[in-house]
Amino acid sequence: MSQTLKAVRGTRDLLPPETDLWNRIEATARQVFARYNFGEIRTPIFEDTSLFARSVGEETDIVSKEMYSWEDRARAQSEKAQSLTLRPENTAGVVRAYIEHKLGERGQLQKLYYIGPQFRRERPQKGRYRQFWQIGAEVIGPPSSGSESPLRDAEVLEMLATLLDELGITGWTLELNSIGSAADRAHYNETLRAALAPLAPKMCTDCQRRAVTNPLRVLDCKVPEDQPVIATLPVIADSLSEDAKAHFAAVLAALDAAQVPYKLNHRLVRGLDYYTRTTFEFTHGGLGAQNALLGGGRYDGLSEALGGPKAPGIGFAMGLDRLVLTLQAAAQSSPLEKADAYIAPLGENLNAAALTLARELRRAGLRVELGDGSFRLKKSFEFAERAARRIVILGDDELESGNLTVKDFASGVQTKVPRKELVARLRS
RNA sequence: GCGGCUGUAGUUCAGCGGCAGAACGCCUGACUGUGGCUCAGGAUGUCGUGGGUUCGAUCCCCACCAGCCGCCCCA
Repeated sequence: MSQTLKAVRGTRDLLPPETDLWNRIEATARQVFARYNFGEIRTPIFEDTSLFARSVGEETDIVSKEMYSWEDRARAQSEKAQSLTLRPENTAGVVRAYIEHKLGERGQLQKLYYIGPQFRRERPQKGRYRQFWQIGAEVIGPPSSGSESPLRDAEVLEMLATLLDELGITGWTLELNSIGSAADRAHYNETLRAALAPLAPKMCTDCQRRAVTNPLRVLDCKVPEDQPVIATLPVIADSLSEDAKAHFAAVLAALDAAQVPYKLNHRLVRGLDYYTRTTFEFTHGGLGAQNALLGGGRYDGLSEALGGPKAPGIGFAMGLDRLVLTLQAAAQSSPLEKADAYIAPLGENLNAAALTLARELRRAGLRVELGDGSFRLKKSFEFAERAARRIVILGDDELESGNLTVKDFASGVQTKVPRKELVARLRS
């Protein structure tokens, strides 16, 4: 056992039939995104390390301790090795591409979606892996394209509600908040810190630490004893500028009009530094501690932080692994999809003829499993029954007469079918 | 990164300081051109890895690895 290789910790193989579910989810997402006029973007799986440091934030957990980084080989002796990193999220890469390809110069709002693996070196747990998949989308553009409009926020949220519904995920909750502009947030941070100073000693040890290092995190505390204290803390809504307040109010009004249900959560603060104004999460019970199905928000200053033009945007990332978990819990295991036919050659001398027959049927669009002439008929039946809806027997008699023996497993009915009629029969 | 629980057949799990077990699944045959049901037979394996204690360890102890749950954080 010590010699055999295994998938490294936090990574895993996805096998059929589970991959059918993954494909179904991805296909549904692509369909929905297309209706909202999004196009697909594929960015590299690794980027310059500084991209993530500058966007996600040097002090965040992701950047400070969860990235897979390495020094690339120097290209020339005079050059320093470049630090590269497997992407821990995809928004930074999309915005980098937006800047690099001057997508803002196209005038139109850029609406881009992506589906792909991301990498974070966290402790694996249910719904949390070191290589995990995200489906995400970004709406970004110069202010003149309308990228700052609250309508964009509402449209994205409405799209997500639609997508979850179409995926068949029920019982989700949309939690919403506005954390204001970068200046609003800095201001609130100080307000919180001041308010916490006298209270923190009475709180849990985690909160005592957070009160100093990251006051916003205190709001996330789940210790029951701390809740009364937290309830007395100033709310971020009161620290918002008039601008941010009006923007948020407009988002809510649009959601109300579109009848997208949401829950305001003044305590929803997100961990990535680039978020501004609208932040949101769709949560779902039954995911254990990892109850966030997806999260996102606005990032009005991200492009500029990366040296690009002013390009406000809003986006989200959904955890594909978590969607799969949720759907599997709800639907039990879906029955394996069976092939249309299993071809059973009777004798190895009929293998070649069987391959030819299979080729014909497959070219006609049928899903066909091909047996082997060395199997005894009984064994062929056993295999066929598991793999397909019908068995097509190809023996010397059948080859000679041109009439194939077809047995339907559901009905148990067995008939002779002329080769010319076989495709039509198997389609029914 | 921290804490708790777990690791035995393909799978789900019993078990015990002294020859490794069940169920399901798998394979073979009864049935040399007919599956499901039945019956008869068969194979499951370095008991996660490495070390220690012991006459003897799958069992007790330690370390490591992996999984699950929680914390942190996040999708």
